[in-house]
Amino acid sequence: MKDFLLVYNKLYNYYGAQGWWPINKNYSGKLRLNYGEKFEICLGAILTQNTSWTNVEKTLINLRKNNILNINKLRLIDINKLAELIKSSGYNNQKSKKIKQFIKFLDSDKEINRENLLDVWGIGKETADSILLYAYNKPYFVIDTYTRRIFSRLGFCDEKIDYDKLQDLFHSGLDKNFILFNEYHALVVEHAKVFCRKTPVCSSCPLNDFCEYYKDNCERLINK
DNA sequence: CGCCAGGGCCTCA
DNA sequence: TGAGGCCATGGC
Repeated sequence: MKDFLLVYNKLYNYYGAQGWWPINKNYSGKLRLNYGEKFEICLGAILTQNTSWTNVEKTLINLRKNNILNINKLRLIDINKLAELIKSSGYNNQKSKKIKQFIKFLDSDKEINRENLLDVWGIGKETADSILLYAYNKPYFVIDTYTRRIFSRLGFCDEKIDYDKLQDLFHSGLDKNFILFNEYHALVVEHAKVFCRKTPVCSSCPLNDFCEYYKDNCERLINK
């Protein structure tokens, strides 16, 4: 039986609390967010699609500097001008359209749930779950390439496992607690950056004592 | 210089 | 329903 809580505890003991969502140190980790803060998290979730957070930060700073980091300004701005302002996040012509589509969704007053979010052009499963978890405190575990990489190496799943299937493993292996999911995903991202990189740094990894990848590829070499 | 970064959509079997 | 192509910038 795979113990998702054990992995969480090991990561938490090693890295400590991460204080996500990491937009702004003044309110990262806050549980009660105002409308503007929630909107900013949604924006970040779209902008960080296949993109490093450092690039997204540049964009958010640029938007704030131009005093348009709010829904009212972004609703009115020309889409091509928006694309220019978010250039540092990459895929800017797609993402400007995604932001416009997302604002149109918010303006429609439909319920903000997973099904409706997935109907919005540009919002897939990870972005939807990030929005639900980090902006709306809903217990959806966020699956990303880091999650697949770490947990397939640990031996919990196949590397190419379907999004919903891996999410189901987390949902059935943990209490459905949004604070836990929030912290856990943040720890996964940190761990993937520090040790479980594409080319992993296994020797001093805090999880290597029960990692299948480590057992198969490292232990023999070290103990020879 | 090449690689990679907290995806998602479209197309084509 | 799954693989492959496409989108784009910046750090290292």
